[in-house]
Amino acid sequence: MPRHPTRPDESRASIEISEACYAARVRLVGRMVTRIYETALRPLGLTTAQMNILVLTSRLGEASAARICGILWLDPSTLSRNLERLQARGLITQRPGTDRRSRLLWVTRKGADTLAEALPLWRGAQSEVEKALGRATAVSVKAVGDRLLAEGFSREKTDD
Amino acid sequence: MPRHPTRPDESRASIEISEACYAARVRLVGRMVTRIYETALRPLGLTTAQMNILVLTSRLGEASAARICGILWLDPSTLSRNLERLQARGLITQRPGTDRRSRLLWVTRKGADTLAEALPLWRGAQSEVEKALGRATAVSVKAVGDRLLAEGFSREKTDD
DNA sequence: CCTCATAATTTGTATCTACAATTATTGCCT
DNA sequence: AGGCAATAATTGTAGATACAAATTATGAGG
Repeated sequence: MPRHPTRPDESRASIEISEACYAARVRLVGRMVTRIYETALRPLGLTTAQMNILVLTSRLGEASAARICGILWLDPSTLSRNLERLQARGLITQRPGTDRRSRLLWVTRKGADTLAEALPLWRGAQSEVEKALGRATAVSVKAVGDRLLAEGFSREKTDD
Repeated sequence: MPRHPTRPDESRASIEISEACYAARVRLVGRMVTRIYETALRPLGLTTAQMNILVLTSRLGEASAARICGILWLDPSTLSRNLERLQARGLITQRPGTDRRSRLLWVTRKGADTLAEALPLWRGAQSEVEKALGRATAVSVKAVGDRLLAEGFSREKTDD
């Protein structure tokens, strides 16, 4: 039975959740920030997710999908679909690893060129984020991510 | 022409981006946090996005889609699809507004009950986030979201 | 009153994301 | 060697997200 509308919330749950929910806030910031990078990178036809995968692969030189997933806390199926697109565009290639279950991924020349083209656009997005969030806030958000990223890297060796 | 693999990154771009990118970090934290809430809420068949919309609607008592979008910085088309699901489950209903272009949305009794059931699960997720990020970090992330949320609310009156 | 810019939503399309289940390999253990 | 759990990746499915374009209803001017 529907309640009468226009009644500002009789339940405790919505008050407590709306005032404290980390998920709502993290996701809100994520949407806002992502939008800035998507807009900046659109001229290259590169998405934020794709850029991040390309960047990490470039830094690793060569890496298995599993390793990238571990560092970025990405589900393997998600990475799989993103790699499809990056490989279709010729930005990333693979070669069979010694273990025939896995492939080793690396960035092509075209991929490296695309990253170079992306750099100035990415810098613009970084500035916009600092303007939108305030520099201090942006830096503190970055610090949180740094910690998780470091955890992702360390998971490679120290298998807790 | 593909480069020889195993070469640890000759380009400046991937170094600069990987060490400073806000987007990579914000999205990483978002994935991690979202996963915690999705897992916690799964028994209710409620997603994180749905919960947040339900909560806000409940707090507003009654609201147009446009108003919700403004506060949450959500694209109208995104909200439209999420409302489809919430309405299909009978958690939210609508009635025509005075302006026949728009509808006023409100939470049904069933929706309020679902929120009440979600509360303890949500509390568990909150704790998990504090454990995963560290309480101080979680609070600082929350502060960032609070600011954007406040901006969303204030946009309602002061149309800058 | 008609026209047209505007506002509120929805639809079409594409990407990102993850869970569950499947496929292909590996490597251990008897 | 043979069987079988574990590992790497893909596929099926579904929700979240946004941009562009279409739809519907208002409202302001001529």
